[in-house]
Amino acid sequence: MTVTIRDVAKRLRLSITTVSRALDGYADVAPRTRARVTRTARAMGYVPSRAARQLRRQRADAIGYVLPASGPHFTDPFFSEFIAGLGDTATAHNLDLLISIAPPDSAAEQRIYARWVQARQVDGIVLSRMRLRDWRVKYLAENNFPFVAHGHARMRVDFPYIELDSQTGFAQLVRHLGARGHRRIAYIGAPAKFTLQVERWAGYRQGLAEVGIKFDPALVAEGDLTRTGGYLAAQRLLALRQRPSAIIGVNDLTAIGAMRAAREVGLVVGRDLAIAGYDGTDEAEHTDPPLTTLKQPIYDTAQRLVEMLLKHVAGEPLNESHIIWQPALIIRASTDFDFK
Amino acid sequence: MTVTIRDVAKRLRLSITTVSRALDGYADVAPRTRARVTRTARAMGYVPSRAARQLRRQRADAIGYVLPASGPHFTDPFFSEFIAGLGDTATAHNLDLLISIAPPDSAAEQRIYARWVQARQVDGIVLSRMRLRDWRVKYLAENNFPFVAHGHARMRVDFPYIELDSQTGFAQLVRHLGARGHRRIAYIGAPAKFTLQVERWAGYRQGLAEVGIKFDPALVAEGDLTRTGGYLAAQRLLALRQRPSAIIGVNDLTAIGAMRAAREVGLVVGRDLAIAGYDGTDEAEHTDPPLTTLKQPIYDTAQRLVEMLLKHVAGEPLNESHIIWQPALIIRASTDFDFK
DNA sequence: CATTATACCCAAAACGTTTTGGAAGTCAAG
DNA sequence: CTTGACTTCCAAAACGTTTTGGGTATAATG
Repeated sequence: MTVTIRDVAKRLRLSITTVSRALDGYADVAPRTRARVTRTARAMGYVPSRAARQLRRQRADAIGYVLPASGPHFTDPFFSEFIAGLGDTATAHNLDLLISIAPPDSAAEQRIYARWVQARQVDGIVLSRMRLRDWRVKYLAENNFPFVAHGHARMRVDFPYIELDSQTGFAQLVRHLGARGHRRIAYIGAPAKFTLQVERWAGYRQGLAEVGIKFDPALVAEGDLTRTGGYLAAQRLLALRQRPSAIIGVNDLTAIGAMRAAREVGLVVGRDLAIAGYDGTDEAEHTDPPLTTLKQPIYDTAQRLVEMLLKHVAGEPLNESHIIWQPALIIRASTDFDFK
Repeated sequence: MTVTIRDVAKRLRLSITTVSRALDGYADVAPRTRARVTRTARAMGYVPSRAARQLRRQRADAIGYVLPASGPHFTDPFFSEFIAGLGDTATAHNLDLLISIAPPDSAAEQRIYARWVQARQVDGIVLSRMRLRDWRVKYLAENNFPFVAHGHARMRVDFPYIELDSQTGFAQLVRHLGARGHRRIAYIGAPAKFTLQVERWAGYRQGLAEVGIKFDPALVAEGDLTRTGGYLAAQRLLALRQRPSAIIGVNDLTAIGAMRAAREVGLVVGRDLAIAGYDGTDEAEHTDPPLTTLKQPIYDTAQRLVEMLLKHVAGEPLNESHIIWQPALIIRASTDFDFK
């Protein structure tokens, strides 16, 4: 059926060894022979069996990524772009990308990681949406399994990651809003177990302090990083007797949900109310009005993470194992006006 | 390092065979023994090597899906949801999901499929965004490789698919617009090589005929299924001396881009201009105004496709191999008004 | 008691590679 | 003509499973 290395060897009256070594570019095969081998191998449509190679080489030539699903209708564009970056880079390095889906901290999530690690199904794993105390970090580190992460955890374990300095970003955003005359700046966050929440929250507080606004706990709500979460949280905030004049969403989706809530109570975003998000997804560019956001280089992050992971797997030293990038504040019409 | 079946056998003073058969549930192993085996296997953290199993069993326990990328910033929420459906269902059946990215009809795309097929790396493949004459269908059919598709191709080859009757859907949408008083209904399509374009276009034409509107070629533009594509196409349409009063986008993203173009020329969508899309993504629910769309069950489609694929791989007959579903017209504020 | 079932278990082959450790041939130097 | 150094090739082992085709008790049957 499918053509194996044995078929190629037989056809050429060469040993399997020689065919294998010819194709793998070893020096101890005559140039003429190598040419013959590569030619007929190609002609016969020979592709080495991945399973056999994996078994022998003891590596999978694959990396894994578990999507943090929040239900069937998860559609955070962040992850589309992140996966695109992972996929492109993996393909460029002739690796497979294995994808699974599981809600954070679920039993399903544990099963997936256990399977990948124990069955040696992937060579390394990319983590995202880190949690402060992240069982994955513990588990992978204990099993000595290579991984890299988007963001970091608050744990003893050291591991390679790329982090976006969202604290500084959010502080900058608050200063921008303060400069435009806002004094009642609300914040819609995420569950506190996520690192991103802690950092962005700190940025929010830092920004308030910098512009001299007293923190008001009434102006804080919690979402779940989805549009609907942002929508519901914003409804609460906008129902206050003293409602905020600006709302910061922990991510773009949250902000987009908030925009909808604002419209429904008759507020015009970009005039009566300022709204801003975080991520810099395409969607934020096409809202009405376009959304002010902190843009992070999602695709590049994913790409770089894969490259770090590969080095890590190969045991090469990373010259930079803790990369920190700055998100870019992109001011659009949703906040680009003076309040009062 | 990692524990193999040999370790388990040694510990139990049993043969490898018996351990294997005990774990696989064969009848010829004593209940007591089976219990012992499963217990210690679990205790030792034994997980069979995927590669070894694949090699011996001659199957991969994995399915593949190639994402049609249109550049680094592809973020069609359609695919997020589709992947979620594929991933969940694959995981539920203890399968891996392999994902790669490649632009349609590119050399990269060919390489990926060739690799998966020749290296027996996946047991089956899910196709989406079908083209009228689709080389993938030809290639996979010729190689006798199991696959299923979202949508169909215009080819001799018969294969299992799930199709959404978007023609009827779009005709229904045009009738809705006609009933609201629109006579100049524009259409922003996709490249003609895609099946979805041909069908939705046919639906558009059918709808025009049904409400007695003469087709006007000036009211047709071509996008590329992205927000930006829709934006640019809509700019052209809105610059016409006799501009349309309604615009139908071939998908939600196209429509969302068109909404932005409309805003930029000072038109209020849902009053001066009607806009509608197709897909029923979450994003369409949160636009301003909320977008009328034809909702297709993306997640369920993906799930069902995987199940069809598995049956196909197993050689079982599909009782239904050509499934046709109807999209649901969801009327929202973007078209829910009478024109003039 | 001899024979036949039945219940459990196992040795060895096979899957398709890569890698180890030579072997044979050729050539140049002494 | 030997010797040593290259060059080019290869047989066999190994990776960790699953599966084939028995084998050996023990129990049931005549």
